[in-house]
Amino acid sequence: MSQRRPTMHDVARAAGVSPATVSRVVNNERYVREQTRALVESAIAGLGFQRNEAARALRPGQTTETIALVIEDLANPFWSAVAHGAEEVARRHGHMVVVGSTRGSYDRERDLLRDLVLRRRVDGVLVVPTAEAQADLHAELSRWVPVVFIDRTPSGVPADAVVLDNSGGARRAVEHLLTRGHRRIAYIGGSPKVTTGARRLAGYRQALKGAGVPFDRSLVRMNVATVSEARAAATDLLGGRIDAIFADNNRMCVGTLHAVHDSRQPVETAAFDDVELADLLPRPVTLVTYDPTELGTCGADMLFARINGASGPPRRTVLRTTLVTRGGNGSSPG
Amino acid sequence: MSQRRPTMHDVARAAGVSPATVSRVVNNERYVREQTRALVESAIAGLGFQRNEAARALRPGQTTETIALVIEDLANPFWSAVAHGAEEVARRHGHMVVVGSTRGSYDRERDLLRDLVLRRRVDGVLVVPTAEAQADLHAELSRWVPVVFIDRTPSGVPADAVVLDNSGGARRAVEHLLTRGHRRIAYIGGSPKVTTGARRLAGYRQALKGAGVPFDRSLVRMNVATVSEARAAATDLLGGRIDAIFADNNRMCVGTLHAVHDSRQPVETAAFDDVELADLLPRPVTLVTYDPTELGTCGADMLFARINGASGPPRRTVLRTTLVTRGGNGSSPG
DNA sequence: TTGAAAGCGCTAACAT
DNA sequence: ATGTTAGCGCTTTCAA
Repeated sequence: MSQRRPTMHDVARAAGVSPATVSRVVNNERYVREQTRALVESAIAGLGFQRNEAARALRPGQTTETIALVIEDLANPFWSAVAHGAEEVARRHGHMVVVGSTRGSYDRERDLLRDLVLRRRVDGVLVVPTAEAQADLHAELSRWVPVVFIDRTPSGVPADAVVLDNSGGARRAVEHLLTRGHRRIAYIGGSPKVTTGARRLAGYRQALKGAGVPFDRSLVRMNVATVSEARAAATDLLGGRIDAIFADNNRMCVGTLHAVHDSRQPVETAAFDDVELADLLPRPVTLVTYDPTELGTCGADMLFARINGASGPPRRTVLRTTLVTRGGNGSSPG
Repeated sequence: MSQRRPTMHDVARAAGVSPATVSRVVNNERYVREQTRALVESAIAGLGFQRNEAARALRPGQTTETIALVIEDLANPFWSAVAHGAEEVARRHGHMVVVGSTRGSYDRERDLLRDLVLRRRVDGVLVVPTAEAQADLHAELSRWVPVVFIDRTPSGVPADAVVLDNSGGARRAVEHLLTRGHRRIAYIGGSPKVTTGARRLAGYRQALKGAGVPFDRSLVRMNVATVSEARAAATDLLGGRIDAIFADNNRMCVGTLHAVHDSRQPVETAAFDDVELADLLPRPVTLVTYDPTELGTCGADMLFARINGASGPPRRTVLRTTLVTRGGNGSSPG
């Protein structure tokens, strides 16, 4: 393992030039005679030289050519789509992506971000803040590198962000359920401290209000985190008298679909996010869809704009959502 | 942005000691008087000092505390589960994970690996090799850092690897279809150059042979890469006379399920990998399941063993698969 | 137990 | 157009 690798000095010696010239060639700078460049390049090829990035990054003002992506859980297809989008954009900018999952823990978010920004000195950060996100941490980090928030925004910090139309999307989904004659519509959601959760719940309430249906606290289950918890919550709700369930996100949706399936009750499901194979289910599911990859690409685009020096006030992009009904009878679309 | 951050020199000055002593404290070395340590630690806290990792990594023999994960496509839930497993293990070892998607392109695999190993000098690499993986590249990289292959192995290179029981899993799935009376069983798969694809096809043929069913080339569709391609291939197959379809992996499976659904023919589906919501489908699907996260954790465990100096011949772990039937009538399991 | 000093591989003035 | 030189921030002998 780890034998000595050729350095610029080795290349310089082999080519009979100075290290500075090698550096110029490697960095494609001007003021290098074509002949010299060729000489150096063949020495580089001959020795198999590859610049040591740690050494380059050490110099002040230099970059690490790396961005960080701190998300909730890489195993959730939703977040991995975001990661994929971010990675594509990063590649186009010649950057690598370091990923870290917070699993919803604020401590982990803090530790990860501190490590990435303060120690490893990434060039920028894409972050999905956890519920308890504190303004201090993000303000501190923003002093060093550009930070772009994805999907959620920490409360009180004006910052670059890409988010969804959460309340609008949820509202339209619930309105759809109301239109179909449902009145007792339950809600299963995650932490109300997460901005997305709060906004989606707000959309739910707006829809009810618009239809003159009183808000019933007993039909709402918050702080549900996993598929199995959602399934349990839905099963519990199905024990009472309900017409439909609106699920906060794709994990809640899967859990709810299982519970409804098991109950064999004619309860309709609607949810935020899309779920694969939903279109093949025997019963219709109404979904608030959008392209999660876009959250990643949009966020990364904003981040690289800042990395490349864009100044100005915080930008906020709101991605539109589309209401679709999948499954039920009929054939499956795209 | 990027103001000057405190260095060890700053800490040393603040604490009235030498930089060497600060280094000793930061690295938790012996030979530091308790009193001095406390002094330095308070200076560190006071200044908010965080060691510059690039500077540390520069010294020979030092590590970057980073591993690379080069996979096919982060957007595929299967691979993101692998990534998640790898990330968990990496965290336990105090390492960050840099991810790169190859999208099945050998050129991208080469570029990514070269960059990560030769330039950024990660401490180790987890890689899912592409089809055309060449022994040279992997041999070259193995000279510098430990490399562990996940899911597939490049042909001809004895190396650490974690793989699945591909032929056994596929064989049992197809045997299951045969037991249920099906004879004309189609096969939809990816590139036969990928070891997993080749092994799964082999398992399919073994099963047919065992049942005395002749192998029919016209029932096999290879080089299918995406969900929509799989759907098209399955639709095409459904135009002929077939009893069942075996799909190579989760992408093929989803495409096939769509096609079968649309055709309204009583054709049964079996597939490698698991798919969420399969258990809620009206028709049964037989799946060769296993825990993809384990591919990541196992691979990372092997990698860190090497990083921490384990020597000896290449190890190869084969993960068992479980045949399950999901969906159809009845209620849904876990 | 602590400090002085050298140097990791690279870049950027500055000089030529 | 090219070379010289002085660090970047850290670790590590070696000496005290």
